[in-house]
Amino acid sequence: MEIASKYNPRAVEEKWYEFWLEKKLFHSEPDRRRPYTVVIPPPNVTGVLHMGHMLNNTIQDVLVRRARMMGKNACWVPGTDHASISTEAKVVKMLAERGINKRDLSRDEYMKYAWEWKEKYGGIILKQLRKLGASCDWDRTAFTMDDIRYESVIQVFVDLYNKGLIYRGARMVNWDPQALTAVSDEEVIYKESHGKLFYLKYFVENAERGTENGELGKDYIVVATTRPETIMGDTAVCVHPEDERYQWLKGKRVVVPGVGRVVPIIMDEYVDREFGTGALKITPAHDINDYNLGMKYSLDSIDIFNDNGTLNDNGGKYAGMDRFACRKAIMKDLEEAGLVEKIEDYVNKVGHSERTDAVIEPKLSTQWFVKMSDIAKKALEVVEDGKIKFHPDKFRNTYRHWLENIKDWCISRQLWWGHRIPAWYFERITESGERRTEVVVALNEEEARKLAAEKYGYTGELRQDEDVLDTWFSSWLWPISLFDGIRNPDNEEIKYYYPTDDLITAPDIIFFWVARMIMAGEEYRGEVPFKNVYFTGIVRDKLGRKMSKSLGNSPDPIELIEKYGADGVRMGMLLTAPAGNDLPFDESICEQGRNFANKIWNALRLVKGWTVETENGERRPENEVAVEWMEQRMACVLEQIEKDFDQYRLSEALMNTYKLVWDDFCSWYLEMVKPAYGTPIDKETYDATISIFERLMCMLHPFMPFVTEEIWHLLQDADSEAKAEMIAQSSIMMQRMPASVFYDQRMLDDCTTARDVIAGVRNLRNSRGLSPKEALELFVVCGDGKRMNSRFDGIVKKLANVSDIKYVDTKVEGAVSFMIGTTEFFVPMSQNVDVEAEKKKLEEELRYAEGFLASVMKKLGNEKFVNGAPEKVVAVERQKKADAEQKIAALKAQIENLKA
RNA sequence: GGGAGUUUAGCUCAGCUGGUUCAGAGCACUUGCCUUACAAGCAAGGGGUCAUUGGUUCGAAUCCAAUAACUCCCA
Repeated sequence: MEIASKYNPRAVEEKWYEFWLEKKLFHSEPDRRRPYTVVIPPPNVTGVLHMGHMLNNTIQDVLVRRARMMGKNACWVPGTDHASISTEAKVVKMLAERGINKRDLSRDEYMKYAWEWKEKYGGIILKQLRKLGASCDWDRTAFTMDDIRYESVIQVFVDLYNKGLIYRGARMVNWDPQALTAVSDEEVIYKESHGKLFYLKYFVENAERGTENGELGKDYIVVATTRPETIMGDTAVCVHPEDERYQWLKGKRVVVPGVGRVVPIIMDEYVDREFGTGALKITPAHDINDYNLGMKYSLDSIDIFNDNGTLNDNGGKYAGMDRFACRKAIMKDLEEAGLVEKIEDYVNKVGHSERTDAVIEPKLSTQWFVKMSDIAKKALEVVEDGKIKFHPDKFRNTYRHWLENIKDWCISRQLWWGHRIPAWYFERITESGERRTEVVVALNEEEARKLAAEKYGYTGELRQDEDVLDTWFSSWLWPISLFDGIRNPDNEEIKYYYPTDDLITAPDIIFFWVARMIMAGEEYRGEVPFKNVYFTGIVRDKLGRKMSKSLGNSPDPIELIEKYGADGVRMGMLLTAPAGNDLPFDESICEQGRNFANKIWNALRLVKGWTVETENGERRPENEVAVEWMEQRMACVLEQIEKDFDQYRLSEALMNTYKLVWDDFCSWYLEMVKPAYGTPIDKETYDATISIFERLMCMLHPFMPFVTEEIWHLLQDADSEAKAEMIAQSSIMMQRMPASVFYDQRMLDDCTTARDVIAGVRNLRNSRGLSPKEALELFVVCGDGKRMNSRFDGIVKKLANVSDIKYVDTKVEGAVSFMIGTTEFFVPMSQNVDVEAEKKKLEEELRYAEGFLASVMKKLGNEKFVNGAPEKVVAVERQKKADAEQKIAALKAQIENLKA
């Protein structure tokens, strides 16, 4: 059998992914098995795969593949969300390339283009996930705006409205002047920015300028602001009621500089006396705090901005100017007018839109909100009482803090791409003769018409709300709507797959998405949407910076896969990614994964290169021991791995599997059973080896799906055409995951000792420059009736190239020695021993042992310890003392021996 | 400004309710090897005052307090 010495992932990965798809191995239908359900955090339909997705989806795939092999009916549902703001940007760009302006299009025309864009370019990311090996049930691929999901969203909106949980109101919202829409509080990112603090003079009404030396406190007040352009909207100046400096202003009015409007001085404890001059200008239309003060003191609210961030007619001579250009222009004018006291450098946090990065403009507008207080309470409970577990647990704190301080959720967006709000308006004259705008909320226009007629006796034209819903208002239903559980709450699928099992997501969407899904789950299923939430870390570059397109510090995942193989990249990601820890990603860690795949590949080459005895050959005793030990070892590590998975410690599980395969199987087991060159291996040992190898591949498969599938197939011995065909049709995915069984710890310990002895002999050779080819003799001195278990003698001889092992009672002259525990080992040397070097080594060891003994004696000499500590602990110290004493005696004797 | 978290080997991290080889793992490093599976490898080896200070205790990486540095979330 000719097998290349290097594993080549490329061809292998493509072949098997096709095979899995063709055999529909990822597909799930409800049946009698236990379900295991994961829903993908729907990536943005405009998105391309980045390292965060790689990490996230690798983890999902590991869990799903494992569950599948454990006999569960695993279902991983993929899909994308419609990402209203991002898609809007893409579509507008596409239109621009065709010379079309969005403004010239009707809503319907625009939507046609948007769908065209989505069909053509959207969802690339799902194709990319296949390269990673993601075992999603692609037949179930969903989109937040497909029919089922669209209708579910509308139905939920109507339902919540009818329950009084959705309302429409005028509020200060975060306005994105670039996307021309409101965004929610969670979509605003505060960034530190270097700006200026402008000190402006507000003269007291009718004051004579310049008199009294223009001294502060006499005829004007200085107000500090970071946003001088908003003075056009000033309707008051506020100071602290107890501020000594401003008592004289009580009841006075001041003139807004450059504007000429006269506004009152108000006094409120809200003002921070330390900030600026302690006097605050109040612009109720453009600042949330000012807005609240405006409400409190019934101030006018003057909106000075257009939706796109330019000044409107209230901006006077600055009308039409952009807000930032206006800032400069106003300051120039004010300075010329002598109304500026000073300008200081100032660092503050400025809100930016998460989507467009535009500076957010607080804006008073009418929007739709979801009332959060009740819904939040339930969502908090299920996490607090452990119905939903967070991994790592620390995110519960973050979650609690947010829910306890929650504000209502602004869900309307002034866009076209999305779920159009099912609210219809009309005008009518009330009985008292008043003209009013009424709103009805219904599933569709027909229902709305009925409702308008029933409620108001209105039968005329209706006008649907122009806005769409926040994208998260559709993704919060994701675990339910994927199984059509909103429209058909009793259907078989939702009953079978819901609640889902594990949710894997990044911590930055804990509020956006995780919390809201929990709310929706409670509201619409009366049940949690998932049992566990695994928060991944954030992928950073070597320097600890977040990976981002603008920094260009993110490797292209697809290129990585081409370079290292999907298995290699998966392993690289997982190795450095304990739950919730950020992972500083360095491409080179993928090498470790690639090397590992190659290592397994070569183990296969070795095993398949053996000739197997056809006759019932004699089974070598050391092979029997080796097989038994490897079985015990696997059972032991399996137990550990199962624990790791229970605690969602995936990187630990992988590392344990890695060490089992590389160290225990390749470095130890295979070396133990490997026949001498040119000689065959007995059939029994060969079969056992294949069986072990197969099971190791099963254990590794969730982490490295491709190479394990390839090897699993190559391991099968097809002795007939029928069997070959059967194997060809089969997959490692259909195998059962090995489970831990009882194991003999003593045997494992004995082997560890044997391994230490082998390492001892090898070290001895190494440090003295002896060839591994030269066979040595080994003498074991067992004091106090202690004996090394001789079961492993054959293995020690083979792996340490020892010709004979003799158990003796006394020291061996002219030999070098080493100790394992309290057992002494002697190896006679053919050449002369360097007495001085040996002595030095022994003396060093002796010093260490004596130091160790001293520390033990100190403990035992302490009466409080002997009396206070548990008996077991004291006994251990006594044993340590005895062992140390024995070791010291042995070392001393050896040193004496050398001198002689 | 409020809250949460982190600090253990050159790097990335384990270390559960204080007590056995409790100072660990992987990578990196050093030395020797192209030994008929693998140099993407084999064998052996070196490496840490567990951030600092103080406290509790017979005993502290582990518990408590303060300090410092860093990270994240919220306003």
